[in-house]
Amino acid sequence: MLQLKDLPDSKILSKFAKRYPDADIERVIQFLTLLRVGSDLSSVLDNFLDSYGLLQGRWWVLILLMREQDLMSTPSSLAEKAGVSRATMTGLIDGLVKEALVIRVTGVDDRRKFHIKLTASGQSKLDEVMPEYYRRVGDLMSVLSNEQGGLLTSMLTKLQNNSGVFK
Amino acid sequence: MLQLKDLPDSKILSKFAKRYPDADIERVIQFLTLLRVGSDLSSVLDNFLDSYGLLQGRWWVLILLMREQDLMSTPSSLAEKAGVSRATMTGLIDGLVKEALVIRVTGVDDRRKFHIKLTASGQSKLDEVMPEYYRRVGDLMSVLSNEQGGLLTSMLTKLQNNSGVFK
DNA sequence: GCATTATAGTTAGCCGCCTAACTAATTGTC
DNA sequence: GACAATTAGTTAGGCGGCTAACTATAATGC
Repeated sequence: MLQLKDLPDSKILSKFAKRYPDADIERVIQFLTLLRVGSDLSSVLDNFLDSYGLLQGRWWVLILLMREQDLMSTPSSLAEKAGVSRATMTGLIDGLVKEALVIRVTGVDDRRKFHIKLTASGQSKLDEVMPEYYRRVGDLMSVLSNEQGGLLTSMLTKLQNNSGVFK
Repeated sequence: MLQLKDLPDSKILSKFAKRYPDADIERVIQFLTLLRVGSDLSSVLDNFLDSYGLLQGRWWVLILLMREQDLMSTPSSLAEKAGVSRATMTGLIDGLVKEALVIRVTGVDDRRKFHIKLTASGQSKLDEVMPEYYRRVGDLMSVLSNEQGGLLTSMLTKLQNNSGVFK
């Protein structure tokens, strides 16, 4: 995604302000900062996962499987929970199967379905990645107090609930 | 990007907490919420721009050009300011040229360079999009008070400055 | 002043995501 | 019980990013 590296200076802002007088510059900066930081942190996470041979999509599938009692789920359900299309999930699972981190088990009850199951290797991979992931998330977020962190989440949730104004 | 639709419930969390006792769940939820809201708002912005026949990348190029005194810049400079590769910028400019929103002007001083210039159509397109964009950003952010908005930005900036811990 | 190095831009090919169209299996309806 | 509608998963093709390799021009250094 676009990195939005370059927020405008005051001279540029006044040019825009003249042409578009209704703009509330403070709000725009807040909005762009949110997009930029979200995007930057996402790519930082990608880099981290890449050093374990994973990417966000595949990693998230492993986590979703670990959440299940029997370590199994179906492609459709995984797609919905991960927020990607079924077609994309097919690709993610293909990759994970190739690396033997999950297996496809043909369904007995409904032969349209597969069950995707986390393998021992898949669990090992998570056991390798997750402690380090949690440690780093902890480090990252430690610049905010617990109270600030809670406030951040509540503000973000408010914004998300209000995102309909853009549609 | 991954939508992370599904944050875990307490039963699942306790399973993860047992296996990965060092995890600070609150912080993880804050982190994931930030990624998710950033990603959601970005796709909401994409949808908005799409209704004007634009996408984030191309729209951002137009804005960067409008910032310039003479409405001109070079592909390299645009790429750097937009935070994309030069190769990507070539594609963005190709698209904008095709729609006559910008033109390529061959450089006289340095014949390796092009100058990319915003056309009258390009300016019109911005004049069409930007007021509505500003209005909606204002609406979106209005759920936060001015004070909260400032706090949000300062927290996000802190996190961004601390993102090195993940590398 | 010629060879080396650096810079600007494009092209080629990869990746992850998407939608639309397709196959196979199940469910529902008369 | 046959046929229509629905559902699960895959495949095909498109799009916007990326890196690496390439061409053309400019700058540097002996």
